[in-house]
Amino acid sequence: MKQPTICPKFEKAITLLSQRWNALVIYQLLPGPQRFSEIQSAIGISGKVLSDRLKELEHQDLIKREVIPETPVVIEYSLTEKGKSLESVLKTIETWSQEWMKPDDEKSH
Amino acid sequence: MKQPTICPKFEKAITLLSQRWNALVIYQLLPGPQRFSEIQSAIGISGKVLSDRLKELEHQDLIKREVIPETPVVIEYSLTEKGKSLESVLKTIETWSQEWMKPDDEKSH
DNA sequence: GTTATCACTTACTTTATGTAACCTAGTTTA
DNA sequence: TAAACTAGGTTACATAAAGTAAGTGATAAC
Repeated sequence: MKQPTICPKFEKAITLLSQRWNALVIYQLLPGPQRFSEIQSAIGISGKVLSDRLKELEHQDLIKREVIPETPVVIEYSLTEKGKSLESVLKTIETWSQEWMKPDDEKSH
Repeated sequence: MKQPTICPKFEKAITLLSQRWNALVIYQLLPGPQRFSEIQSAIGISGKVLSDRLKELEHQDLIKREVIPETPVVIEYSLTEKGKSLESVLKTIETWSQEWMKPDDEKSH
């Protein structure tokens, strides 16, 4: 029902980046490792969905989860090489947004 | 409930690109104008959601809708300058995907 | 021993997306 | 002339994804 016009790798990348929160989570981790609650409050995602996303992104080898056996135990999320490599994409989006987006002060359309 | 750590323009761009189908619709229009049913069958989106997306993207001045008074009437969607400027973003994603994604032959995780 | 925090999970609600049938206008087919 | 077809949608209904809020288990502070 859908001819394979689009490159599967590209489509997979688009699916990844089009999934809500994924790009923001990666973006948030660019400066360095962060903990669950830091990510959560920084981007305003619900705990439930963040939990899902972190698992999925870990599964896709974009981030890694590290349990640091301090006392109390600390859990840190950080980008893998693959995750870090998305910086180029995010920077391009950032550049584009500076050029073309107006901040929506006008909440009422 | 969310400190304004993230640039609003960037966040708006991310919201745009994170909305399902938006990137693919723009991508599909990069080579030139297309009609409703062409876009629909090319990317496998439902008519309902495509209708929504086209309106929204038009409202955001990324695409334009043109009624061509042939017989029968033809409706063409094409990118505006702002829409075309997203090519840089999409190309970066494409490049990234070629380097880092493996096509998911392994549908069973 | 009550209260608090972190990193979640679970149950439930709301929103987004998908499916399929229908609509309007023009067009061809019989 | 009527039935059927096409393009570009819209509407009603079903399912999937996301949000909300409360709960859990481990540890620690008061």
